Amino acid sequence: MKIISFDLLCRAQCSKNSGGGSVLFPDWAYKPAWSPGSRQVQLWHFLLELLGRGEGGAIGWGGEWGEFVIRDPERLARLWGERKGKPHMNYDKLSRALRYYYNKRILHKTKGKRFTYKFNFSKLILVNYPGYLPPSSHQALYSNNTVRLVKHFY
DNA sequence: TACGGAATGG
DNA sequence: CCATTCCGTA
Repeated sequence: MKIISFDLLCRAQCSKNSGGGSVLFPDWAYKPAWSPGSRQVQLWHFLLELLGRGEGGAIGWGGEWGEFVIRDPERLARLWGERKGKPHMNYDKLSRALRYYYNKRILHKTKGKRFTYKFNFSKLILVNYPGYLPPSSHQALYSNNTVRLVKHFY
């Protein structure tokens, strides 16, 4: 394992913390810059949005980097349902969507910890940028860097 | 609670 | 493609 540091754009909304440790995540992790506002919000975008603004009750960051705990599964499902216009959304269905993320390597389950999942931030780069993205390209895409983010890669 | 197949839809 | 819905299984 090596440690790489990136200079990345990160707005105020995504620099909030929840509870103990401060957790930063970059905009590229949930906002593909090349598709402005057209396509529908994805579940993991939504989760990062709630986590980023420290929504509090329904979902919060866990102990490890990228780990999060769903504190109120049915409330989270209700919020997600409201966003998508699906009034009958529940945790059973939301969690099925989360499980589809396992194969895509966007998420994985933290086994043994109830309602606890973990973002594969190192893999989200590949999701947002099909093909390889060298670290220097970050600087090209996000010129006005404000945050230094130290991330662990395998 | 958690998993993943199958059918379906936008 | 990305869920949504439903459900059998562990």
